[in-house]
Amino acid sequence: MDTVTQLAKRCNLSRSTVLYYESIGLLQPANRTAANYRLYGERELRTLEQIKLYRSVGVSVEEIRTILRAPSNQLASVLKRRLRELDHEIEALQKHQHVILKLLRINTVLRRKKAMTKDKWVTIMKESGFSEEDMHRWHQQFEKSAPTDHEEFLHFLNLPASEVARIREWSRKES
Amino acid sequence: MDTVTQLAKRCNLSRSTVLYYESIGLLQPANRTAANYRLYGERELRTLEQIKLYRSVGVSVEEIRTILRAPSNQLASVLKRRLRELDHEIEALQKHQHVILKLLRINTVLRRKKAMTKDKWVTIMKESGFSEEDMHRWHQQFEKSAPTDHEEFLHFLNLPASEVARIREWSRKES
DNA sequence: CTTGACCCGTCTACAACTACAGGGTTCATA
DNA sequence: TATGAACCCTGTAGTTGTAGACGGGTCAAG
Repeated sequence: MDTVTQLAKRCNLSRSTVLYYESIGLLQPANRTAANYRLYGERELRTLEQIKLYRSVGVSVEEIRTILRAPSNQLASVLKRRLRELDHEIEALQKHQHVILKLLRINTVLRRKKAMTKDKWVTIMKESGFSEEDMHRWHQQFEKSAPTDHEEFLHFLNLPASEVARIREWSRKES
Repeated sequence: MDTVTQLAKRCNLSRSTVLYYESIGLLQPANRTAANYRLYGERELRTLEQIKLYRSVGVSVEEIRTILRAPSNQLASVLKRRLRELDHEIEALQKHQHVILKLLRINTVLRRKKAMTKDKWVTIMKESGFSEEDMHRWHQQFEKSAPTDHEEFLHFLNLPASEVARIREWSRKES
């Protein structure tokens, strides 16, 4: 049983947001402690995840309410699964975008120095929560959809030609 | 030279939003007619597209203003191109999501009738601006990442087994 | 029995839109 | 030349989702 802040953290939302959802009747706590603390269980967590999903695809809170009420059938559950899957794919791409944004930001701030190094860039990726595997996928995608830009980017990191070649080779491998 | 509503439509934004961007100093009209109507050219359209891009990756309007001012170098332009590319990919996936949402909606509304037919579904896809080619990609992706769900979905459309097989075959083809 | 880390409800503030309201302009059609 | 639809203008008020502050209660550890 989570308290409100714990639940919020687990879903990457703020306490305020969870309370807001409650105030408009989207998510009630499962029960309360003697001291009136909100308590949430698995069911509530799943509901909140659903709300998050629908929000991310631009469904209004009002509409989410009706969706949550409606019992779902087989077709609906297949579609929902697919919706969630697409959401994950989108999230992955957005992570790539975040890295690029960070690169752009430090680039525009530190633009007098030509110093964009592999180290800095790896640090950024790590900061953005990229694992070794994520990085591989990052390069794979980049190499696949824009090989020349990928090459150019690697050169900007001031890598020796041999390493550029090595990385591109690695990027063309299947994961 | 577009008027404000024309420009907004071209970028899939509301007139209000464009005016809002002007009010906070993000996008000035190129000039005005004698009757004081706003006029926008190619340059403004490109700027608005950029604003849209940055907004879509969650950059605040405040920050966009500084980004738009800053002159960009080579590395930046490679990164921006990549950013835009990822944005297009995300948009494509979101289009898939929109279709699923529509399907979910009409499904929850008309759930007593078992009547989800191929016709209805094709209509929805067309309405969502899917071309023949988009549909192919939709199936491709669905088939690739969740073949059994894809099959199940096709069955829900009450298609004969032969047509299900045909579509799945078609989905496995390279585009 | 205090201290620090939690929780409570309530309230205000904010960004980024969004939707009128009240009035002027353009232009095809009668 | 007038009438109606479809534009445009400025300005203001409302909406949604999120964040934070306030004053106070709760609780486990030392």
